[in-house]
Amino acid sequence: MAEKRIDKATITEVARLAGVSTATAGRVLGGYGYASDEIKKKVKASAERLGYRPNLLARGLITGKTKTIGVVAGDIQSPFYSSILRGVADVARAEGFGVLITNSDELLARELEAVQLLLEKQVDGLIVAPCDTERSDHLRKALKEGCPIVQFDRMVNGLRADAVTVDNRRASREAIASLIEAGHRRIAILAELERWDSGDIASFVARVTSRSIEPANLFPSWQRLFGYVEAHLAAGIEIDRALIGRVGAYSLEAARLQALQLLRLPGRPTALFTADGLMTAGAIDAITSLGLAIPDELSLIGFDDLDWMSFLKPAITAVVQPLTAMGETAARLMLDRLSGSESPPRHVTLELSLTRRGSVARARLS
Amino acid sequence: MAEKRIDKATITEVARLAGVSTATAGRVLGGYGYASDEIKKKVKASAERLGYRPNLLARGLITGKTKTIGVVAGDIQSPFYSSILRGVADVARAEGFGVLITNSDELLARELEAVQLLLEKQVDGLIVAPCDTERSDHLRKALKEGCPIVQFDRMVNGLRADAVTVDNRRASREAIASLIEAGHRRIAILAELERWDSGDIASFVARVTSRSIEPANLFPSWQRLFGYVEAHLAAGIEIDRALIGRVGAYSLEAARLQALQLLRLPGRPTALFTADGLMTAGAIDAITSLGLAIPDELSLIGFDDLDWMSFLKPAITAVVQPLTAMGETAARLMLDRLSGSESPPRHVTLELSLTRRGSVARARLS
DNA sequence: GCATATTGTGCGAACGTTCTCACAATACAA
DNA sequence: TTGTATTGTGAGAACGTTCGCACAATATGC
Repeated sequence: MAEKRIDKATITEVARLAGVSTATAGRVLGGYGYASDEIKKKVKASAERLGYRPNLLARGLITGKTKTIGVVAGDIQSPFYSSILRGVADVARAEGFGVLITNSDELLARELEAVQLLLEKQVDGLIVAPCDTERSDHLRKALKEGCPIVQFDRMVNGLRADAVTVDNRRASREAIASLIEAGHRRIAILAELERWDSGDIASFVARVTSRSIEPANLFPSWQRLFGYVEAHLAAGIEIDRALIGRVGAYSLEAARLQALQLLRLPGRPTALFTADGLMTAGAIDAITSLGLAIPDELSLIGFDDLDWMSFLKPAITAVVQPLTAMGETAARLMLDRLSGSESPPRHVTLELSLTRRGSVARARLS
Repeated sequence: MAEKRIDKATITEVARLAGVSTATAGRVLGGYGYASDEIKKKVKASAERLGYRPNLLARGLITGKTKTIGVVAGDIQSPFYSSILRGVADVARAEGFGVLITNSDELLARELEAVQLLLEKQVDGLIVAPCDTERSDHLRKALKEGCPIVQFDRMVNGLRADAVTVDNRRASREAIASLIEAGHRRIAILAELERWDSGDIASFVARVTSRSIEPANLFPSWQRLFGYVEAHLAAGIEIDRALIGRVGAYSLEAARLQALQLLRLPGRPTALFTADGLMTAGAIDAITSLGLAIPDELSLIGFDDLDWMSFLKPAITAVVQPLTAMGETAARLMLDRLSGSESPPRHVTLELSLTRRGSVARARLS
């Protein structure tokens, strides 16, 4: 015959039932002070009987710690963010933390709003994929208010906060190098390449060439283009700007159209490097509709490894990002901060690996 | 010259600076009572100057409302849950609610733990994909404590709580019917079909045939099998149990193996119905490795529409689930409850649509 | 003119915890 | 014995809000 308490029991009621003070009951229930075994038993029994459930709000109010981490992702619906989120959630759960999520859709205004909500909810820390690597007053302010931040995927310029990223530039350089080694000379790249304030593609290429650009605060797709350029430079291959497909938006359709344009070029590229999963999808769509054979007529390497890439025929050679590991790392960095670490900002760069499947062939002699 | 307050300002400090009582400051900042325009202006200015940020913990403690919804998903990493989550998050955000997420991995113990955490964090409501449609004391208890619940994807037997599901049975029946209409007689089904306590596939089929089973509380894959059986019944086609591929686990590899087995059957089926996205992926993998041509040698309809299905060659005919809509609906049901609705439990069933692409052909005359 | 709303303000008590003390009782060392 | 830890307990004040109330001033109804 279970009690049918419709209201929740508080520590005070448990204490009364057990015949001790609220302070004592609090100590045993919260596990933070002395209590004799006898009293412990009595309090626990009372708590059990009343169906006591601690109120973490009240605890948080007084301790100043909510054991909650706020996450600002771009779009949890995407495999990219959802995998990262999973990593964060796993580590958080193991440590008894909750995870509060928000989507920015890569819009600064949304990010602002999200950060504000999370801060008002008194999260202990913020894990953010910042959507602007320059304008970040809100993040600095959060930091100043004592709320630690861990960035992932990209890094705000000069923000003194931990970060987890991936070695985009190097992975891209190596992927391109492997295509070059396979004899390809006309290699196209299909990439998002939104938001770069300092000019057009030509000037970006020029600045990479003259080594007058710092890649750390670039958005991933730009870093991947950076590696693309470097690989060409290293091999002494001149860059044909027509082969750089700047999608300029993050949608399947835009990617498809840009891919179509690249593949219809007079001197069609013999290889294509797609700088992210969505770009790969758009490219495949275009390639299919054009009836091009992979890898005979076109070699393909994609950034991001999505499930379907391994059972497509042929399977697609891809750069795989350790997404859940990225989330786990971010969460660990955060938990480390929360347990008091005062070390200077740490930047973890995860390595990427190229999974060779069947979408790359040697270029035919021209 | 921004203030460099390292501590957070409270309503008390704002009140002091503005020269009013905390009650008055609270009223203007919280927007819940009278205040003259003059005072409003003064308080807002002070708040601005001190960088005041409301503490939602304190507010929640006193109002008993945290404006936070807890979500228990199976695995946010999967496209299924992440899309639903996105829908929930969107609606929640629009109404100023936060979303606290947890993963159950479809394990009851995990779900228990998750629900407990969320309840302790005092969420206003719980949106859950229950992993057991029978054992649900934790959910009933939550309900009794006044925490509303919205279930999605499946429904606990006899739980007086709102629910959003999808018309699995009908969509499946119609998909199968369309295959039958295309002349197929040997149609295989590849489905998860875990957890059903009441016997094996044969007895399930028998009970569907004798109409002695209530589909409402079945897990989706069983409901889809239900529709499969019904469609056969309606067309007067006898069911060959060998064509029912029970994967029994939720993994790509298990699906692939079971698909392989189905497709190697002596009298190979001429059509395959995969009961969910992962099953479809496993099937495609198997079909590819067997070198079977779709749709000429095998017609295929899959439940769930994943991005890659539209650019595979041929594109795959699929039953599309309105996932974000499901999340949005769940959130709306919840918000409705939270704004006081006392109506009896509502059950929203979303309709599914079959997107016909290129993976179905007429069966060749046998 | 008076009764009654409506608007505006402040005091102090909640909310359910943990924290800081004060104080006992016991243990152990010198 | 005395002193000093260590262990155990309770009273009461925090934490940062909102809420109930008291009260004043002004507006509205007739």
